[in-house]
Amino acid sequence: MSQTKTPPVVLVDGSSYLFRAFHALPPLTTSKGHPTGAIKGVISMLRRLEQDFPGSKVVVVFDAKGKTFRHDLYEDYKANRPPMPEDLAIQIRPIHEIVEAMGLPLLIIPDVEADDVIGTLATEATAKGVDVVISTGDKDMAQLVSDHVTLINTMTETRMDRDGVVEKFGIAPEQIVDYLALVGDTVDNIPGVTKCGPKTAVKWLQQYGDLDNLMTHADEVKGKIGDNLRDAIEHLPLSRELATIRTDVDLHFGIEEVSPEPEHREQLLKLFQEYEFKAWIAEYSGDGEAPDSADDTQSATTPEREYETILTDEQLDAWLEQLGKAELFAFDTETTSLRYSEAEVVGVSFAIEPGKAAYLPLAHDYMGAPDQLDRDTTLAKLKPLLEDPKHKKVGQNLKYDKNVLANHGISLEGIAEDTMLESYVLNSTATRHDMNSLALKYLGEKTISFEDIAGKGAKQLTFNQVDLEKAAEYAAEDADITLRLHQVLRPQLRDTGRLDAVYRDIDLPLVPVLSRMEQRGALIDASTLRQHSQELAERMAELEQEAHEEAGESFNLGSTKQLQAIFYDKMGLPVIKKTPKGAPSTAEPVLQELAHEHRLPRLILEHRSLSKLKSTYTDTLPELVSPRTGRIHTSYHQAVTATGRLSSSEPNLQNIPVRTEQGRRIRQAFVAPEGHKLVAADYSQIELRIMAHLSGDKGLLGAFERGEDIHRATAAEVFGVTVDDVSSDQRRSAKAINFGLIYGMSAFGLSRQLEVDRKTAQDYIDRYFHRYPGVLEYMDRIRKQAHDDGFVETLAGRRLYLPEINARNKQMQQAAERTAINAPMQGTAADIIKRAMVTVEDWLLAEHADDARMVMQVHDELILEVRESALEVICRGLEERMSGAADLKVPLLVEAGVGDNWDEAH
DNA sequence: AGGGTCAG
DNA sequence: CTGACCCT
Repeated sequence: MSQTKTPPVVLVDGSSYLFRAFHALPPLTTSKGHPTGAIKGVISMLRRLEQDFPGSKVVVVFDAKGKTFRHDLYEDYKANRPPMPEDLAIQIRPIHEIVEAMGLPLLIIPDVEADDVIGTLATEATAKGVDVVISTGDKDMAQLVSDHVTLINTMTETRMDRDGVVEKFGIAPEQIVDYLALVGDTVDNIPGVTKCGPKTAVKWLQQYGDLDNLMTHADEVKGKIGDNLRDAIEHLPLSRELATIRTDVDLHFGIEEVSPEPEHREQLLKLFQEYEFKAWIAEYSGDGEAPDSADDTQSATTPEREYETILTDEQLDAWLEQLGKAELFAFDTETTSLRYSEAEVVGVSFAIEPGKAAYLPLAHDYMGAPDQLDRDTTLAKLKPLLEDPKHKKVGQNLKYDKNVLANHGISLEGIAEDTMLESYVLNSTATRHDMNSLALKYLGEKTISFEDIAGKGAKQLTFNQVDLEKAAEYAAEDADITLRLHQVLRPQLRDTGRLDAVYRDIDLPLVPVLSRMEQRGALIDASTLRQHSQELAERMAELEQEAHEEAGESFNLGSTKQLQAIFYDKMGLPVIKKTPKGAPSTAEPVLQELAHEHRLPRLILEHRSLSKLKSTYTDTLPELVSPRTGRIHTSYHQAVTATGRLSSSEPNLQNIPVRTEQGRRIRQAFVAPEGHKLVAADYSQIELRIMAHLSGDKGLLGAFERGEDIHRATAAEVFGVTVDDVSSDQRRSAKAINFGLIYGMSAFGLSRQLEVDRKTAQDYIDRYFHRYPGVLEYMDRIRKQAHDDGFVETLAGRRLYLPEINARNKQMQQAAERTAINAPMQGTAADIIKRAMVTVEDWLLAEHADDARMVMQVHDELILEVRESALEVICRGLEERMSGAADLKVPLLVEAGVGDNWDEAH
């Protein structure tokens, strides 16, 4: 190492490492599939440099996009470079972000290649008596080496000073440019001397000293290679110029003005989490307020774990006392089943500070299980704490815990924080929001999985059969991790736009509302459904027999593979569409088309639709009736969709058929109990109204204010007729246009929907935007915002990140653009109905606990069971509260219907 | 555009 | 896991 007083300046050739890291390292990706190998390679290289050169200024230089002066000198410069792989291109921006968060100066100078920036800064620094280390993977840089400039290849851990250059190349640094000109470079498309490789070039330079002298004595070189040299003489000066790294670029700043900043720890942590660099997450997480001067890196790592298993009354009392005093504690239940409606508590766990947690086992009942505290008496002892809203709890999906505790007569209150919702609001699509994923992403920790302790497959144990010691470790960890997750997520939520308000005012208050809806369940008429199943089975048998006769052979009507064989191989029907894998499609629209000419597709279609109804609804719904309550209890998922909507499963109550008569018979099986009616209240055209509000388009606002039939009004504008003259066909087209707008439609999509050609569809769209220019402006604005910010927002500030919006792949980019258009509208509608649900529930509980209860939500619709005597007042109050859930520039119209069953209520 | 479920 | 089909 050279002996100098001041530490050297380190100039990093970022671009050269980018390519090397990308090709040398395994193709690492995040759990979401974002490639990260190059990011990790480049960043770990920088971190190593920072360590290896303590006190040094580390400057990171990247090539800018676009042409440089070398392209002006020689138009074919770099013409042979293949385009940058997509997987590499999308790693560049993250690297820049991380470098900036590390506080390192990042230089990307337009029109100047990184080499020339480095050459210029190196020359300036050495002139001022400061030594320079250039970190690069590119051997061309050897030309810059001098007594005060050395190269280091951080990936191979090799350093090269003047002697090193001579040793490696056989020539001095000053001769490197001439050497490069002679050898040429195929990738950069720099022509050299044909057949002249490194050996010849070095031989010549050793003999003649430099390129000029060699060219004057070109006649002396013998043989074919001599001819090649003479042929090349004309272009060699150009090649030399191209190979020469500039040391005199006017950068408009000096090396002294380039200075590092302190690292932004929070930003760094966030980026490491985003790209899932576990070790670095662990290094930077800790308590979040870690001092910048972390001499001791241990201070920022995982806390010491101190887990206790509570088996005695003394232990329990000690914990209860601590929990009673805690400002906030983490809480988790372990149960016999994932289905809340039949789950019983097996144990509960708590954490009061990171690393300090306890498991209270109550019902482990395998052979030889240790004695535990009695479940019922212990739960009774916990009840006051759990039911007191002043004792604040944080949990992971506390709705589940609340439901399970309800099975034991405990009403969990004080749901102050929920890490699943924190993560969801922070970024709905970055991760799955289960605890294991969150621990990995935000804490960099791999947690014990349920399978680890309970096994998998048929031999999987239920929690009460799990060995108590293992269970205690697992359960206490859950509480501990939950608390630590909250400490990491809370500041991020506060620091990001209006996300904290979305979390605190919309999603969190909804938890108890959904919990109660789930617990109430919905009433269905199971015997009618069973009867319906019978009828469907009979009709399906008929269809099956007819289809077999038609096909001339027996086959499985449900098998697309067999259908393909019969339609396309045996009958030779035309292939209208293919599946993504290239097989001929048998999708509904295709069969619809084929049905014009043939009987078989018609039969298949009917059979399919009946079979779907039977298997999904008429057979399944009766089986899901809880023996305990006689009702069906769905699960609403609050952290699944990208846009902020809820989803529903087991059963999915949000896709009960409505379109066909057969389908509506299923809705008819959703009934009101004795003395009650079902009330179904839905927001009319909520997404279009939101579009009117967000865009502020005069025409659209006016139509809604006047209470017009919006599709009819659209048709009148687009087709240039009066509202009264709109034909039913025109209205149908206008409806499709309006839907298309909400979905961020393309002319292609609309043409397919309306079965018109692309040009006609484009014409409709043009006419629409001409008539509603505010909408066009709004869509352009949103698209631009999405590109600039990488996310879009709902009215309340809920964000949807769109990492693919700047993808190279045009298809992916366009899909992201459509989502950008759709998400603010769909998401705002979701925010509004969530708010409405909280308001309605509060009102009903306070004033009409015996008259009405909310039982279902279907995106823009709420379904209530209402006592017949209270119908009038409930309908009025419900409409009022739903309409009032948002203050838009247009009225929010709510239409409520009443009936004995769900179908009738529409 | 966003979901869940079923059969194969 | 995919294709098909149910919903807003």
